Amino acid sequence: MLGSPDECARQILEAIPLVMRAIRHEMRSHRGSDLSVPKFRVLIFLNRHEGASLSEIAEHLGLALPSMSKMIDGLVTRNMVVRQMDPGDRRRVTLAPTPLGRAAMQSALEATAARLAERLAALPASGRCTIIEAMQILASIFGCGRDTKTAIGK
Amino acid sequence: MLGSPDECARQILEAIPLVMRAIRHEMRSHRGSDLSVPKFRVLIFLNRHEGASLSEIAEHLGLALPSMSKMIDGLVTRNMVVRQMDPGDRRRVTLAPTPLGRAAMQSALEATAARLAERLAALPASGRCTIIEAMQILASIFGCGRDTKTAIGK
DNA sequence: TATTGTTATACTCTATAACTATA
DNA sequence: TATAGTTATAGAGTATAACAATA
Repeated sequence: MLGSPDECARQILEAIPLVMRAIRHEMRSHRGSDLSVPKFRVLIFLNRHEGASLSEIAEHLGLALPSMSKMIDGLVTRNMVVRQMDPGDRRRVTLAPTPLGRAAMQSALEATAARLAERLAALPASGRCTIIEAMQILASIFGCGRDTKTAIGK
Repeated sequence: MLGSPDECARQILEAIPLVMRAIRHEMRSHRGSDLSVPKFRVLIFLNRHEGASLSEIAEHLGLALPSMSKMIDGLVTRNMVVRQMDPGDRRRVTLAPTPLGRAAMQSALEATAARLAERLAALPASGRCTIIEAMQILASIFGCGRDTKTAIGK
């Protein structure tokens, strides 16, 4: 059945790992601002949501709190993020990118996007529009409404 | 400039890691044959290239030899792959999936696809068609004509 | 000497459990 | 008691360097 959820799932399993591998490869080969994909995504989020709390970032990226805390440690050590106590609720931590963090993100973003764009340029514009639309749909169902945690259960 | 290669690249960078994380989660939460994505890919490759050497697998999956060696250790320990000396060239190791390995691969494929399909069922059919179309385009430009393409999609 | 793998070592990413500090 | 984060610990995945065995 065309367009069935199962068919769609199989197509995703076929294609996504390939694209992910290409992304990691591009980012690793871009020496100069050696950001991992997850750190990169943290910086992107903080760039648009300055002052976000640890929980908010963890929620957005779908990571457990301790994992995120440790990742932030690494970014703070490298002077890419600043941690600050929220005066209104002293349990909360507010996070923001430093100028260095923003620069590293921009640099990684541009280098990686440029490499990907090179490949995408071979497509007709309609193909790229289809991809953009699909990415937005996927982000909406795999990014938000994280019931993954409860689904894992444990 | 909607639909530009650059815009498209940025959307990909935003969405693909989210989907990849969901795939990993679902594979791990499928207790019984909890295969990581890389191990899953090794089994898929061996399923179609029985008797391949370590170097050949490492080459196809884009991993360093020691990484692959260690990963094969894990699969051998779990009785999913057999290592054998090549009598013709005793430096070489030939690898093949066991029946258990093949079964685990099938099972992981089906379970993961089913979980993804559950989420995708919430979309309108038109959204799923858009995703399918996008996945096919992405596989064609990021696939390099390699293994996962035909293997996973079966 | 060149090739094929393995061992040793280290770092990143991620998770769960136990804890601290604040509300 | 409930919430926000951190520390402790563990395990997978990956890399490089050094090594062993075979050609």
